[in-house]
Amino acid sequence: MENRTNNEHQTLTKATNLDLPQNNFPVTQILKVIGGKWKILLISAIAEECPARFGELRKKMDGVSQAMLTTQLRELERDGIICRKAYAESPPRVEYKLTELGKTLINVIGVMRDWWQMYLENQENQIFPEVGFADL
Amino acid sequence: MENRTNNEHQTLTKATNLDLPQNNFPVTQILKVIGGKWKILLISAIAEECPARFGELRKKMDGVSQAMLTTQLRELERDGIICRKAYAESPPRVEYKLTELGKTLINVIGVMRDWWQMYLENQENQIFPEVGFADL
DNA sequence: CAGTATCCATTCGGATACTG
DNA sequence: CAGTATCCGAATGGATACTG
Repeated sequence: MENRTNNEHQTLTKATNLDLPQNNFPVTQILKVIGGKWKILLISAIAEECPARFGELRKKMDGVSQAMLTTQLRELERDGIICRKAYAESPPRVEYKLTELGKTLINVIGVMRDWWQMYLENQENQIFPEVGFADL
Repeated sequence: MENRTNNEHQTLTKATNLDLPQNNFPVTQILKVIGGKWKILLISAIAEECPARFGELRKKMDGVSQAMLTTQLRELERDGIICRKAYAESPPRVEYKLTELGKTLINVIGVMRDWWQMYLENQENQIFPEVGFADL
């Protein structure tokens, strides 16, 4: 995610909408860091088992391709959430850890997970009963 | 997003991966509810001004097309986050409000926003200094 | 083992035109 | 005013083959 705030005058054939004001809202931005399909899963997995190896992560994700896993890990590394250390051995070994910054995400993910749990329970038990518009 | 938990035997020409286990992780699911490009923005906007009208929301989003706005609002409604009331007037008027369930999202969004703020400050001031892998 | 490179399918976001 | 219908390009996700 390069800085794209100063290229309003880019010469692309079609406006790419990258510079529209709404793209600067925090909520839009944070989803670029943690919004990848596997990223929150990866962060959680690395938090659980730290350091984590590439192969272990792949098994835990169960379904992700090598290419996707590499892409997502590289983006997390670029954004300062995880760090990567490759050992020059044979066979090669690569370990991933959360950075201090990355560790602060655990709480955020926990809040999201808790909300989802509540959401599911509400679907079953109607903690928040359905109410008409006028009652809200 | 219809209920797709019971269609493992769907007859699509190619497996759609909708039923893979990882799709049942909470973190993957919650992003389906709040992960749309405009959804968190919409929730925040409706929370600020409640009820909110379609036209007002469109102005605030500044850049979203009518079609997208409608889609996102419909999905939020379907997922129980907002409710919609259309007044049979001319010209027509439609108002949106957060449901009680939707209001519980405000805190979640706040946590995400706070984290992003911290993330930006860290990029500028290095609250969390860069450290080597061995130090983590 | 832990990747890259390449290609393909699907999904998402958006532009435009039309409507009650 | 607040939509719906249709079409399209971009972005995302994934399968497969190859590599140090």
